[in-house]
Amino acid sequence: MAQKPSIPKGTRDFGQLEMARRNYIFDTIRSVFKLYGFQQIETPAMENIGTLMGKYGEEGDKLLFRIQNSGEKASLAPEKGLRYDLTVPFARYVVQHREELSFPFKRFQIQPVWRADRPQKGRYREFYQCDVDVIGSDSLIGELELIQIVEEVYRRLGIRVSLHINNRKILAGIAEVIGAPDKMMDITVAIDKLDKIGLEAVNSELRERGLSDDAVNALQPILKGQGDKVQSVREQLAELRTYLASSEIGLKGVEEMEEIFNLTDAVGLTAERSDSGAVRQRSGLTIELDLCLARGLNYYTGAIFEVKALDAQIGSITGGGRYDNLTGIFGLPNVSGVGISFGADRIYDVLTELNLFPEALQSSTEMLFVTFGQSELLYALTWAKALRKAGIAVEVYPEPAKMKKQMGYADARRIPYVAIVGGDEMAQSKVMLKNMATGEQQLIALDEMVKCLNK
RNA sequence: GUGGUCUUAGCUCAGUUGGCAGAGCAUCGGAUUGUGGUUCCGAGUGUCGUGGGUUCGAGCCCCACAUUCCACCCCA
Repeated sequence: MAQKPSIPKGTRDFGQLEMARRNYIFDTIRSVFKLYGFQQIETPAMENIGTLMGKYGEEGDKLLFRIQNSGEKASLAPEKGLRYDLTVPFARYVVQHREELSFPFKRFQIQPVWRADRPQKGRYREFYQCDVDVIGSDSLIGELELIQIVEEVYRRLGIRVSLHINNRKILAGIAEVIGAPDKMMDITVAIDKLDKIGLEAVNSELRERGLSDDAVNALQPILKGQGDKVQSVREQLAELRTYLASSEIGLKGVEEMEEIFNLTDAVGLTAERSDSGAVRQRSGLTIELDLCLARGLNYYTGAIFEVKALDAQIGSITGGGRYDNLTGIFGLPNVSGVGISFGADRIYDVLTELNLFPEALQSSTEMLFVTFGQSELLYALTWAKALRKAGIAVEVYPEPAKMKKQMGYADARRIPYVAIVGGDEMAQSKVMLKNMATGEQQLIALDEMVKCLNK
């Protein structure tokens, strides 16, 4: 009995058009990464399970795909798993290869990752991430370059975005100031939902998560300030400095943010609140200090980033941050890094929704040979060889089928030129070159054709 | 992991109270044995997601599973 073919939940096939479009995204991102001196690496799809476990919090462990060795009893704990992101394998890589690397090490990595999540739109079990990280330097130039990369990538792709930026040290400071230093995670998870569920719901969630009424009250200035977006970033930071006066770590966070904004100012990426349209027109990027931005991953310690498309509702399309000690768990302490990850699959969905893919992506073949018989076919093959040697992508229709059929193929593939080969043309050592867009055709010799198609 | 939703031709989808399985597009053939994208004529295709159940009879009702999408949770 023939079984109906299918693929696992949350995975996808990519057809010819999709791959042309996906490669457009990957190529754009890759070329920007290279422009900033990042170098590409790859790591295996699977890691030892111990490398992955405990790196992504409780929730993350549940979402890990585990690999059952063949012949292994189902009751045994699996010893390998599919990678969940590219950052942890990168940390492993850095520790393992530290003697071969010179720091700061700037690498990028474009590979699929797997999560046993429940799929929905823009959310898959297998998806690609495009990571850039610089590791082995505390300098906030790292943060700056990542912001510049974000601006450049999305400008090239034509997507208007806002970059939300926050700092884990500020969040820790806030937790300290309101007298709940051990509740930072609970606070961030709750206030992350402010936009979505509103002030009241956030406050009640904070109480459910064990915050005292005093603590919730003390938090209100932060939440209210986030609600009415009228301040400039500088005003926001000045207020935070006062609010966090008693928290050393909080003030450190404010200082970092000020430095980052000084740097973005210096390179012409002015930071403003998103409601001021002025910045957008100049750089295409709005940078917003968003105190509600939490980001799930536990390992961030400084700046955290998230990028959202302004004209599409699909959630975050890029995210990342600074991690001071990611390599510590693999035995290499005190190495600081900062990185971000572009979500290629979501960028694809945004470009589709906004109709921003370039038209010309689909056709790669420049010319098709159309023939009337076996000897014409062989004649076309010798021409094809010569044209390919000259760097021109050509195809020969593999059988002397009906004109209509062969021309229809050229049409469906959007091949711009067709060369018709019949007895008359062969007798003159020429072919009939037809421009499919205009319908014009001319009898032409090989060397002329090379010039014509190479122009 | 919790609750809900979708699945019918290659694609997008109709399908009435349970009574012979439908359209458009695409494909293929012809009008045109050397000229495509536009025209005209003709043709084909279905284990109705999978497996059970109820019924004289199920695309339609019931159960299980898979899948899609959605809300939680979390996240690219």
